[in-house]
Amino acid sequence: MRDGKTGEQIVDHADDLFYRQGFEATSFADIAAAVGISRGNFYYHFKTKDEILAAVIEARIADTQAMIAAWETETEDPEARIRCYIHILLDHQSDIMAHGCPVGTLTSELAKLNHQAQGAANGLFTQLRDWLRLQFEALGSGVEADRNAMRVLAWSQGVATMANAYRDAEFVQHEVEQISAWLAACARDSRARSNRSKPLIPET
Amino acid sequence: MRDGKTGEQIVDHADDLFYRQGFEATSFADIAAAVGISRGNFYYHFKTKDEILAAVIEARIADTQAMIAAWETETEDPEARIRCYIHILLDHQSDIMAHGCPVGTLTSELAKLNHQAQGAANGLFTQLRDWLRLQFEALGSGVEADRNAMRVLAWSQGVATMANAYRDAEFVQHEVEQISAWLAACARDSRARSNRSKPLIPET
DNA sequence: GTCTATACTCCGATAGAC
DNA sequence: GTCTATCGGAGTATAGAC
Repeated sequence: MRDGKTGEQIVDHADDLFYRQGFEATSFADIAAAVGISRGNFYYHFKTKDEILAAVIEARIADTQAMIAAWETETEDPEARIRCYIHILLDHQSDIMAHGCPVGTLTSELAKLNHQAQGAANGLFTQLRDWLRLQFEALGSGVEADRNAMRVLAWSQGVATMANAYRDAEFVQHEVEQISAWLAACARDSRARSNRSKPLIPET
Repeated sequence: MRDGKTGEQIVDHADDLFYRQGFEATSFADIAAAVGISRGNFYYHFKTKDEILAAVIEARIADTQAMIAAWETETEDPEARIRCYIHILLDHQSDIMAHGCPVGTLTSELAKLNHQAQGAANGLFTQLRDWLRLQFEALGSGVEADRNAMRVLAWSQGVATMANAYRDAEFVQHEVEQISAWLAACARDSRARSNRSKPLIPET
């Protein structure tokens, strides 16, 4: 598996290359060249290419967890937290226009390869889905919370796909505004529903 | 290039395999086995793999054109026509859950491979984008027509990506209803705008 | 038009010296 | 822990018989 500096460098560069070139199109030679080691040395750290993929997915899950933790530190307002997620589209705009969403393109590729790591890669979506659902619940979306979480994921995925195809920064900017507006409307509706129900369910 | 029955069969099977397995993961041996010819025979019809890809994209563009023509025959109502596009998500639901959107996954893969056929593959998006824009213009979306067309493309792409990851038919069903509802609201807004402007711009 | 045979390259993976 | 050397297999592509 991993051990220390070289192992971490392999995962870091593999992560980057899998994102930019795709998993299958990236060879051991590519990664070895990027890290600056020989192909033989490689197998001291990882026995198979699939093991590297597993390590990359694990690393991405840890990175995502750290990103989520940072958002939670930044604000306690669920609407603002969801906006943090949406703003990835702007923060990583040039990468997304060049290579798409790292999660969406990986899960798509693994689905076509019918790869065993599909479940692990889907975990990256589930991680975000669960966290977004919690935020929508805090926002008062109730039973719609998971559906709203999926909506945000799907919308951002769609924007990433089209941004990748057309490399259109203005389109990304506009869609981010639209998602934010939809989110604000969601929050408004939730507040309205909660105000209507209060007289019927008096607090104890 | 192509010539008659065998050539067409190669394109048909390559189209199918590129969709189900991806372009790079599909070898000549795969296509030859599917068609039932030897690998050698192959090169009589196509000189390179890229030539097959070009023929596949060309065939898909023709197929899309035929699909659009069928929608136009079906109804003259722009809202109903756009709904025809949206309903691809239901008509091809099982394929999309298994392999994603044929257009989105191809353009994503070619972007990662930095393949020369990227532009041709994007033509598949542009074909739909232009037609959707025309429908939104007929619906009265005005300067928003292209943005609405992109919205529909992005939304459906996002639904396809998430449906592929989670294989969730209920999610697809629900999102199709949501897109249809948004479309109906679009049409309503356009009519309202046009009614408001009529007193100000009397017809001659 | 279709076949077999084969050249050549690259890949993932292994063995073993240092 | 890192290296060189190499194996076996698959890939694209070609040559030439039928």
